[in-house]
Amino acid sequence: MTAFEDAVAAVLLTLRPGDVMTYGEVAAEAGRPGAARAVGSFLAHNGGDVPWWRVVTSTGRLVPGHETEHARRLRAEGITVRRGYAVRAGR
DNA sequence: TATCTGACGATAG
DNA sequence: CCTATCGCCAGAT
Repeated sequence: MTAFEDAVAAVLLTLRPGDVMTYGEVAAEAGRPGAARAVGSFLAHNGGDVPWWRVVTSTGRLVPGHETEHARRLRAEGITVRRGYAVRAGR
């Protein structure tokens, strides 16, 4: 595990059921603003060890290619999903 | 060291 | 709303 990957995992583990963050936000919290793409790459290979479903794209879109599974998990935490978009509390 | 790749992001059309 | 581009980062070759 690289320091970056460890930091990303740590950030995701602080999320509570119902919370959602974008790839960019996670990258910034992990100390690497702009590394959103790297976050996605990390989750793609380590989604089994972290709550990846609490991460969406900057526009609120669900993970491309995993929309069905993603929507299922989000709804399980009370997060509203419409036409492939996660609706964050307050909007 | 050079290139390619990908669960990204912002902008323009 | 969708595609095309360009910029960005970390990892793999």
